[in-house]
Amino acid sequence: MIDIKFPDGSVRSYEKGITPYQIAEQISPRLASEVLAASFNGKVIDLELPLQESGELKLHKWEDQEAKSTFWHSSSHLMAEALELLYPGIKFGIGPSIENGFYYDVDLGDRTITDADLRKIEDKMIELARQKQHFVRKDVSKAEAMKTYTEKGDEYKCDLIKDLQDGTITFYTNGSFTDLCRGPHLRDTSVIKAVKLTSIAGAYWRGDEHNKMLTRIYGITFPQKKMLDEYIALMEEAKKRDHRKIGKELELFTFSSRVGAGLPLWLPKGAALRERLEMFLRKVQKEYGYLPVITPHIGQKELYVTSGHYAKYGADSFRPIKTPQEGEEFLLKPMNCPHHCEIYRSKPHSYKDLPIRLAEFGTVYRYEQSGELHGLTRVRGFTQDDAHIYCRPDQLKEEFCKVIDIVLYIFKTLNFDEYIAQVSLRDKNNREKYIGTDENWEKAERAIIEAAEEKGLKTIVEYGEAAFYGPKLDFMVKDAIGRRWQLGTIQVDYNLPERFELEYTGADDKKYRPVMIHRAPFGSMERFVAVLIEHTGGKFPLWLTPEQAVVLPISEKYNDYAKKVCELLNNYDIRASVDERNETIGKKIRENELKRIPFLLVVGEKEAESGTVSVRRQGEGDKGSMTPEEFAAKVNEEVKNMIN
RNA sequence: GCCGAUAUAGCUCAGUUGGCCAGAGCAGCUGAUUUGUAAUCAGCGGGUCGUGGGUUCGAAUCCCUCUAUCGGCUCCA
Repeated sequence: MIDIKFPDGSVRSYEKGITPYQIAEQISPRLASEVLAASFNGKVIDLELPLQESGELKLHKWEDQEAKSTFWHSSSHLMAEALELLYPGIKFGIGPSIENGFYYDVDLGDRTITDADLRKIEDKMIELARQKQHFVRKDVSKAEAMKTYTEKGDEYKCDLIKDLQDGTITFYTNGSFTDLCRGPHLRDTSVIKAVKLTSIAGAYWRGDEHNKMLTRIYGITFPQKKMLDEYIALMEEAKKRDHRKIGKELELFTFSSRVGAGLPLWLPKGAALRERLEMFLRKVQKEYGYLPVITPHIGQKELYVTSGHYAKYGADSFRPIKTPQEGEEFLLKPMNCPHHCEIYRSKPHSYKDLPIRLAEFGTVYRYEQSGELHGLTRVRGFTQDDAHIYCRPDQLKEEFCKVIDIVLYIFKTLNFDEYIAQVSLRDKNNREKYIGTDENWEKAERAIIEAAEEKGLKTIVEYGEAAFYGPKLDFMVKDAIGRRWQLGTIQVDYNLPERFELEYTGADDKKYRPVMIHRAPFGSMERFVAVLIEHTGGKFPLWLTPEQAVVLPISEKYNDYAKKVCELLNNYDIRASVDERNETIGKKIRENELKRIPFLLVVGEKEAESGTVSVRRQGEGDKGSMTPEEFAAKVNEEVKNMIN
């Protein structure tokens, strides 16, 4: 007998060799019909794996992530089976579950598939799922596994097997399809009731661009048709929040192919929003002792050779700018740090002067790969809310913590509560990607980890994500459809101070090298605004929105009164305008509601006589009438409460 | 950069298998109306069908080039 402990703390005894599914059946037939996966001692296992020892068991229903990932992983095998039947002879890469669904990478040989084919594959998957195919696990030796796939002619699977440990290799078979797979899987395919293949894409084998590109088919499945419909509806809702769509609708920014790809044009309303964000951060930075500086948009090539950026990125950048002077070359500024280092060098520094915090909304240009451009989130010309802090080693942690405070303050003010703090360290197996000594790297990495700990940040650690000159603490936020973008970033750098031979004089009159912190709490104005748009759906906070109120005269007869009200509001620092068009009040309300104007002030005969406005709040309808002064006070009070 | 797809009026989209001067709604302009909380009515103007080439008696429609965009991959100082 073995003792099985359940999540509620209860313990029951079972025959040795009982499966999680049998346990579920004994608890209740309903549970057995709903259970999709099981965890034993924290590890997800097959429902039909006989349990040989006592331990903790958790049975997973759809609601659990473990169930979903098992469900989707099995779905990828089901898709692979359908693909193999429809396109005999294709070769398979990998087919994992992902955050929302699954994919499988396949080599179709000379064939191609298009979106039109997806329907056919979906139908085949449903047909196969209904056959209630059991997932059968089989242990195989490495030699046997290699033989199977060599005979099949699938070099990708052979490539995978090569790196596996003999004795740990398993095959799973469902229907006619057998796959090299660690598992676990569903009991059978019958629970897969709804299938949607979402897109086709190319993906390099093993994520390496030197390898062959395989065809990746993405899909998602559900145990109920209703869930798929809900998911599709949710995705459509999310797409309405796409910053590219809202940016166009609200006239915030645009692009022109004549100006060039990835070079955003900020329209008046977008510029107003961005400027307000800048003012907000400038104020915070002033309080934190930052000194605004301004540097040019180009710099001599030599500057970037010194910093090391030229060696690292020169080949993939905008070409140097030549001058009539033979041999003279300038580069469009791809980052601000070298310029700021030269500012530091412009005069000698005492240990008493540090830290020095140089801040600049610095516009930089990077030749991003054409396929990487994406709305405002990935562009070729953008403005970083950059600053470089030069400090003594003993000040490093405190300075780093203060930057974290700024980032968290900004996120809190703008209600970004779902962020991930990522500690981005170097990949120690790939040292040629980085400059500087191990000793300095270790110091820098330790500083970040300790500072994050001190501030109580919940972090995830990613190796290989560091900048070439130093490790980073990155703040990642999701967009409307779940893609992660890096916003705020804080980096510790011992290397550039060496390359630029930065110094300060210590109390002992000896020369020392400062440590440098690179930081950008927004990341870039472009990307931050993009994510802000998606988070708010264009309904920006009252303090930030380009237009806070529009006065709507009922008819042209009241335009003069409306203008008087507007002027009064402007005098109270409220961003208001009058919709003077000769349109019905219904139309003016509709259009200004769609423009996400927070307050609409309807004025007609009643209001003109009593000296009031009828207030309507975006999305909430009529709020009754008050004097313009009362309204102004209310708005200003609300704004004040938002940014403190 | 790579794989796949898309590009028709300012915006959102129709335009069957190549065949008369390329359509609609919204926006714009003109006029009527003077409006009470999410679209008043009428008339008018507006398109090198992304670009350049090709096939054809004939191309928005078929083929190629380039540009831009979309979904991924790779990259992200």
